[in-house]
Amino acid sequence: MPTKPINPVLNERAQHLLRVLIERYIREGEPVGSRTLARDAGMDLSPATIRNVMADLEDLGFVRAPHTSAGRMPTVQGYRFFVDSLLTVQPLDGQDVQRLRAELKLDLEHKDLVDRASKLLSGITRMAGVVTLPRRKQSALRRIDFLPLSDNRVLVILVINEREVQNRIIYTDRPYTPSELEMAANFLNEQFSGKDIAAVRERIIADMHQTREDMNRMMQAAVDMAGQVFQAEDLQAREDLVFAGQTNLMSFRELCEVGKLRHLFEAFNQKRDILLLLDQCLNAEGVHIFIGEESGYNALDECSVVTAPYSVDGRVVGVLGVIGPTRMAYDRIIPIVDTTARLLGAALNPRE
Amino acid sequence: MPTKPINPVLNERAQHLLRVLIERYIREGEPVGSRTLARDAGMDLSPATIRNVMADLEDLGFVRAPHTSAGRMPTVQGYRFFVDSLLTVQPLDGQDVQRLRAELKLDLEHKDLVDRASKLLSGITRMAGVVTLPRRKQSALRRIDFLPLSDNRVLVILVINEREVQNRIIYTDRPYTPSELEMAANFLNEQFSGKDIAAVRERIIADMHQTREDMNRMMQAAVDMAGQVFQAEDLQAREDLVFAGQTNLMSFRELCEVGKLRHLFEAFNQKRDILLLLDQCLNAEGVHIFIGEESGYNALDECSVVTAPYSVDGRVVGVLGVIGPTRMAYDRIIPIVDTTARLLGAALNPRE
DNA sequence: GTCTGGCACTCACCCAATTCGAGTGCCAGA
DNA sequence: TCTGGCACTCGAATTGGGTGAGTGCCAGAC
Repeated sequence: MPTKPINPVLNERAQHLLRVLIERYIREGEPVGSRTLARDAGMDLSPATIRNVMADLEDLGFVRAPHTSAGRMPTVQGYRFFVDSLLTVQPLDGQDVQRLRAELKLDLEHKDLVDRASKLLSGITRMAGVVTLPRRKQSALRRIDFLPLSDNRVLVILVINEREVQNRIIYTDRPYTPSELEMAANFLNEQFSGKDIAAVRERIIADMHQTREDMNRMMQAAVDMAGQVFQAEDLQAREDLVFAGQTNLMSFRELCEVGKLRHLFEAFNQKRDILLLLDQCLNAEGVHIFIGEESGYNALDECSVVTAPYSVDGRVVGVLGVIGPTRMAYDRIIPIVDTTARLLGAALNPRE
Repeated sequence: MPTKPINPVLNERAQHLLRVLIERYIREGEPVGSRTLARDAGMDLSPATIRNVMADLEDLGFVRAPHTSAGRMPTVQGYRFFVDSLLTVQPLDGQDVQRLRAELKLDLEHKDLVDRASKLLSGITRMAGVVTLPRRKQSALRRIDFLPLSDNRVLVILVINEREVQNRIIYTDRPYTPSELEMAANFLNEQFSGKDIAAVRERIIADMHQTREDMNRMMQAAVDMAGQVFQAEDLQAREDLVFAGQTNLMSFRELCEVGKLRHLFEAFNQKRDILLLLDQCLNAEGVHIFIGEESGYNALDECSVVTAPYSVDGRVVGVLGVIGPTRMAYDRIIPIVDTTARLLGAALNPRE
């Protein structure tokens, strides 16, 4: 192992200076000048020397000066390099770990856990937290029930997997008696209980189009009703996000312009873009970070998103993350996101 | 009917001027000076005269000048008087009515209708819309079902009224077989189906404390399980709000200071205060308006809230409204809120 | 070649002075 | 009771000087 892998264009000294600069900028939020940096860096260099290095870093696109006579601040590429090569993450604060453990202990409702995780992320980081709902590993139909309402309407209750109950109302062409409905339900339960939803759906649709000689009237009715139920797309794992602490973002000076805020909050409301972004991290190993425009969504131009997938039973089922200004304390945020993902996964772990 | 009721302290002319002033201020958003008002009022009065009247209106607290040499703008009391006595509401725009009718037609899911109503309110008014979920008139237990899970856990499915399905998981002291659970469910259904939830709850709790000589084991188990289910408070009509278009509020110059916005959005997130506010209108007849500080919540100091209760079957079940800056076009907003409330009520009307 | 001190220059920011204009209050007279 | 006139007020915009932080560049030292 002769030489350690260093970005060829950046020597040790430049890297160190970049690192000190970014750390200071993240702390103070103001462009860092050569004199300050000379003092901070602890390298016994004069400001003039620092200026030369800065000029190089600027040429390489790692820092920029907001105007002629201001200090330098990191660019997106600067942050990127910092995060990839220079960062040493802080160990997670003990109190925070305790808090996470305490609130993310095994609990019953998935939705509730996700809510909490999201609130914890935002609470601990003082930024916005976001968590995707866990997708089901597989959706086995556990049971189907029919309940007659008035006016040829029937309430259908589906139990999927262990915990999830869905219900919908369908219209029938004639009124059915409770016992007819019970028979239909029994028929369907016998046929499909334990099967995967997608498979059930296919079967049902096939059955509906098939010749029906071999079915009696009850079976036909059952299949028709099931057809109505399973046509709806939202039976498929409908994806969704839970946010928390969006308002925290209003405190950051770099975001507090109304126009930007508006964009950002509209993105939160629509959810779609954020969801797509998080989905990109489903297959990533561990923490993934989008800095500024890297996300590809204008609304997030001034923001960074730190994400981590979470898994149940070794299978990734969702992603969580933190959204904050580009200038965030990555060294503190990363382990928070990482740990939260781990603990959420553990809490969701099925003991069923 | 000799004299029409006029606020004694304000003569016809002053009223007219106040009205013109407020109308203009609402349109333009800037303090109105005497010269402008003289031109606008169409009364052939000189600015000097107007000034005298303005001085009176200021003494009475209806208008105020932000500084010595600025025009006048309405105070909360000014708006109040305007809304109560001077306002002539606009007929609702035809397109808007159509849109409301089209989207609020009879539909199945309450939640869905409420979502739509909220989006419509915000979409048409370009402000924030809010709708409380309809409370159930009464909560009749329609059916209860038990489904065994692993580890002594049982999934309980409750059907309440016609459309609503709730589910929760309870822990039992020993595993039950499906048939045991079925018997327990049958027992409970026989006893309680059709009864009001609150009544059921009372009965169950009474049964649990009572001597159990006359119950067999199955009945005891059933009552115990039901006890667990009905203890949860959220079986009671849990109240909730649906917002839409909050981000619209970011466009208004009077709200676009970050601190205020933050307060406002935090209030939206907590929901509680807004809910309490809307609840005050449950018993009000028709449209009710809170102007500025009248709401009693700091977060809403710069906002007005226009609300209307909506009813199903002649019974008020919820409230909806629009939240916007104090300086809003009340004449346009009021009929929108009013009509939306009526149409939402109609759409929710049970045909069951 | 690398580092450093020196120097001229730039630019944001602050402060004070100035002007401008819209609007007011008050008063005397119709 | 209304009006025109007049002095006055105040915010907003403009200008200009001063300050300080910081830069780029260059020539000389190591």
